[in-house]
Amino acid sequence: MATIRDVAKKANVHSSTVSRVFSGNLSISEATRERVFAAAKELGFWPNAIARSLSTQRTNTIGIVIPHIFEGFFNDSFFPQLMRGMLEASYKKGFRLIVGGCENYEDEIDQIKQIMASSQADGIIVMSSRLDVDTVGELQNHNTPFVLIGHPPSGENQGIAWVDADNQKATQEAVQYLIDLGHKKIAFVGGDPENLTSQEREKSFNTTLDLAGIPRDPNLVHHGFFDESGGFNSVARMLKLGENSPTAFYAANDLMAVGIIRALKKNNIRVPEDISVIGTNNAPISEYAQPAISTVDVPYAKMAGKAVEMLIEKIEQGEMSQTNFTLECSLVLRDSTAEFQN
Amino acid sequence: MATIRDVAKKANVHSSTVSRVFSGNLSISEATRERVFAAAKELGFWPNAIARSLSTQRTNTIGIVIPHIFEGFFNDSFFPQLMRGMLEASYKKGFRLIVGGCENYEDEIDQIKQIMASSQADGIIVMSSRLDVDTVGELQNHNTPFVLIGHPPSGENQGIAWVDADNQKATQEAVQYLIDLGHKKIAFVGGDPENLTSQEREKSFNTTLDLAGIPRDPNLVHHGFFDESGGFNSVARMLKLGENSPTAFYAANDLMAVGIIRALKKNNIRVPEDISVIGTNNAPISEYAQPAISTVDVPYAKMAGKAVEMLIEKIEQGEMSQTNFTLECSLVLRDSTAEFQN
DNA sequence: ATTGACCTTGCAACCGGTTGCAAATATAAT
DNA sequence: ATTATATTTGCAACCGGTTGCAAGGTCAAT
Repeated sequence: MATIRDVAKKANVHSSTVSRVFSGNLSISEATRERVFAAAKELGFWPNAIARSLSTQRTNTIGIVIPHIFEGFFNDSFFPQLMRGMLEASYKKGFRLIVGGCENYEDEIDQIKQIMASSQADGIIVMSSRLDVDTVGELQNHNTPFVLIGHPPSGENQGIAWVDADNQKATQEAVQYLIDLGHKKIAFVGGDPENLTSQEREKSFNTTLDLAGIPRDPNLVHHGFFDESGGFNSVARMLKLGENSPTAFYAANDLMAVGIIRALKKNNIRVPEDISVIGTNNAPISEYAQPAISTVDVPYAKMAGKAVEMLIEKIEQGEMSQTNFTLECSLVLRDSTAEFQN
Repeated sequence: MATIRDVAKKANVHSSTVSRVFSGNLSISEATRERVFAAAKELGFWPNAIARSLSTQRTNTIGIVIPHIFEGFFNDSFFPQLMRGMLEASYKKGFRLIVGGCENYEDEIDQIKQIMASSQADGIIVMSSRLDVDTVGELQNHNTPFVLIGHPPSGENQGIAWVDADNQKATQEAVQYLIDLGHKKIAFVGGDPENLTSQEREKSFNTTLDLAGIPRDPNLVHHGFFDESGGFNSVARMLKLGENSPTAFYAANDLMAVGIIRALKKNNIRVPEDISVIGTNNAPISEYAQPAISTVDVPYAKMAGKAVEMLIEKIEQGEMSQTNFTLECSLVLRDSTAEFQN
């Protein structure tokens, strides 16, 4: 590859002039500019991004770490929508994404730290929904800005930037909707109980019941994998509860809702006539499943886009005009929910 | 951030010694190594990846360009599986992905060239399924290795590395399966006709009919968007054909198959009793749609992983032991296909 | 004590850009 | 023509690592 000095020699100028031409510096005469471009074209020159990054201390890159080990992650809409939002927002600003895999939670944090420490990205999106205060503190010790997708852990949250969906409200709406349909025995099928989003939803689930004067029943709470089997498995246990078994399910994602529906069908229980099911995420499956699944649309693409915009603002302006955003979800009513028939 | 020279000063050694310690160079005494590590730890030092890349001419990064503009892309399984495969394979080798967006075909090529020219990645996965010979030629002029996901365009293919699914065989199996069920009027619902994979499948579709002695009917061929509406729209036209209307559909992806089924249902046509439908990609929806859709499983994750492995082999060893791979697909039979009832 | 082999470390150039400062040149004002 | 000012360009240091070569040191063999 030709370097800036090769071009300089050919165009009879100093390498700094070539640099200025290619970085759009104004103080270059038209004649010189043309001469440099001609030489560059002839040599097939394009500025080396790495060298430029070393010099400017800017990579024009946003980092993200993905748990590639977890297949379910790629079957839900969460990951693809997140990528879409990040890509779109970074593209618009001339940034690219640097994405690394990871095998588990500790590894995720390790990888993030490594990207930060090695200055591979100008900013990082942190998706982990299992962060604790100490870990966030460690991340803050680096000087790479980051934005959380999701809430920061409770505790010292000073200066932590984040974007989250209004899970509390979304869950409340979904559960209230079931309550309004006459349901009283409502099951909560969550994912990883250490997942902060899961926790937030469970909490909101509980308070919504409380407010409606419906007693909480620990038997109606289940935690499983965030996939179809997770939903499926929750049903067997619940159905054993006899007259205390649920008449409606609220699931942490749509794949779980699908699993629940499959399990119910297998037990000759009709959805929604006998039991209502409501999912989360508005994944493509939810629309095409039978029955089409009522669900909560979570604006992942928008959240991720917002997070990237915040990072780039910080990178380019030195600070964010606003450090956190809560985006609204919306209830998508389809055919898996119906009035409680007694 | 502390640099290698800061550490050197603190540990009373030369910066090159620090460099050697951190790059795993053997010729460092245990005592020095420990002294350097101690100093590094104290200063919170981690080698700067950019500086290292500039020096070693290696980024440990694989590039890929994604058309973020096309939403359907993120609802299908193609993209997520591709990412999964790439992430897993690169993670294993200590590589990360650098991914950029693009808005259309020309832009895709531009972005790829830019990544190559600016040395931002050691290798690139090229997904474009609309490549022409000239474009591939241009890519070959750069010295960044690349691997195509999909076949190279016909023409001069010397030295082009690629990984593809055996679309010809997969399509043949799917169509033959329909034929074996007694279907004779089989519709082909493809995506972008400029898409090489689409073309390959259509060709295989045709020759399979030919071999079975079934006359081709141009009315039974439709090209639409790779999404649900693409499938949906194909049906209206086909049903107007009266007694020449199809008794089976072969769709280029599962979202299209879903659209086809929806359109058929809307016309009170039963699937599979009245009309059979077979999709492609084995996306999550295909499993959970009603009826569950028979489809062709295409091993995208495996293909992408293979492509990354090939690239890394080239990057690390200087050449690929094998420059192309064709991976097998498999027919996944579910409930959207049945014997032709006359 | 001397020689040679080997191990460890330092020196300095290099990777390919950027940028503050000063010099050179062009343009305007007097 | 002269001086002041603005524009364009060159110089050289710098970003933070790596690495070939040589020097210094250690140790064993002679």
